[in-house]
Amino acid sequence: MSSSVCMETPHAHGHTHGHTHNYNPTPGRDFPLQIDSCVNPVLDYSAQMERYRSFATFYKNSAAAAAATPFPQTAKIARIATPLFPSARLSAMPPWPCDNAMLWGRKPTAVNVNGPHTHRTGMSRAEPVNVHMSAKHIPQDSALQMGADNFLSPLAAEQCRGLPVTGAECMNRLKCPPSVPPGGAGEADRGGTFGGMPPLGGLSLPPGVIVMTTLHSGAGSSGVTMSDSAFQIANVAADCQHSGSSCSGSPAALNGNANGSCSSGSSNGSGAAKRKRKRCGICAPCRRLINCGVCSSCRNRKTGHQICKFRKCEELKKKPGSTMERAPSAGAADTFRWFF
DNA sequence: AATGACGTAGAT
DNA sequence: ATCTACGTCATT
Repeated sequence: MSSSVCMETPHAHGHTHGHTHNYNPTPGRDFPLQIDSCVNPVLDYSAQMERYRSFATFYKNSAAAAAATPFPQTAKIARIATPLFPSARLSAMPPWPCDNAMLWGRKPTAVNVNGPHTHRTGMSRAEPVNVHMSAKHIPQDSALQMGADNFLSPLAAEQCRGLPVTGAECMNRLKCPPSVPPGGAGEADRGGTFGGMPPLGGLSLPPGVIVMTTLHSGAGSSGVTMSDSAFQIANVAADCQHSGSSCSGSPAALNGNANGSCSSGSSNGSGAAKRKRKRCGICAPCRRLINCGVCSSCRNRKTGHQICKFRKCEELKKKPGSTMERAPSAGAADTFRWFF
């Protein structure tokens, strides 16, 4: 299978491009391209999208030969997902079983991230999918197309569908060690990682996926730790805000004792109108960026009005009065623990 | 206990 | 106005 080759050199498919890559191929090494692309993801965005499309097209076409598919999971996923995702029938590749609308276009819920987010305006309520690019850099049509032809779908679907798999674990499996030489990761390890995928630095993933993978990356992962840090910083800011904001009507005060640690209690008969608690923003479910798309909450979103079960904040799962009050610094400590 | 449905707070 | 999702209650 030449998937690795295709992944590394999509131009080998023979189609022409109207753009030029900022890329001087180094003999025997394609990695500089990835570094280069990573460094300048926004400027080269259209080029990247073109690459994504070529990948998607390639896999889409390859699916025709699904009999000898190198992705045995594809059929399985298709079987499972088809009733829920009719588009899977069309593309022979199941779409990402997550809320792609949310993933690509919709805005995020207000987590406790009230800190100085760089893209506060651009991202606004959009899921903090891509820390590098604001929403305005993501053409909607392209986004939708990627959603339909998402070449990551089979594995992503499988990984995300596994309920015991936390968001972090799920996304970690999408990582491809930067040290893996291009093309060196063949079919062998495709089960656990995207063997055909270039290292993350290559940005050869949909923009959102890049960040999602790095968000949950371990501290040791090299490459794009900046995005990781950026997100964590946002959380730090958020945590600092609602920890240090005392109890004077700031969002912290609204969090009840689960987060804000200043309320007198859940069942505060103190007459204070019951305020909605907010997601802590730091627990694993909170850090998960995409909806599973298959849980009851996702399926019943219209009537259920509930967040994806796997994104439900751990703190909010607890009864408001059942948790020990979290010291304001504890959250920060947790946050910083991710750094090191 | 789990789930579904609904009202509505909060954000944009 | 619209959207997300928390809180609550009824049902299973």
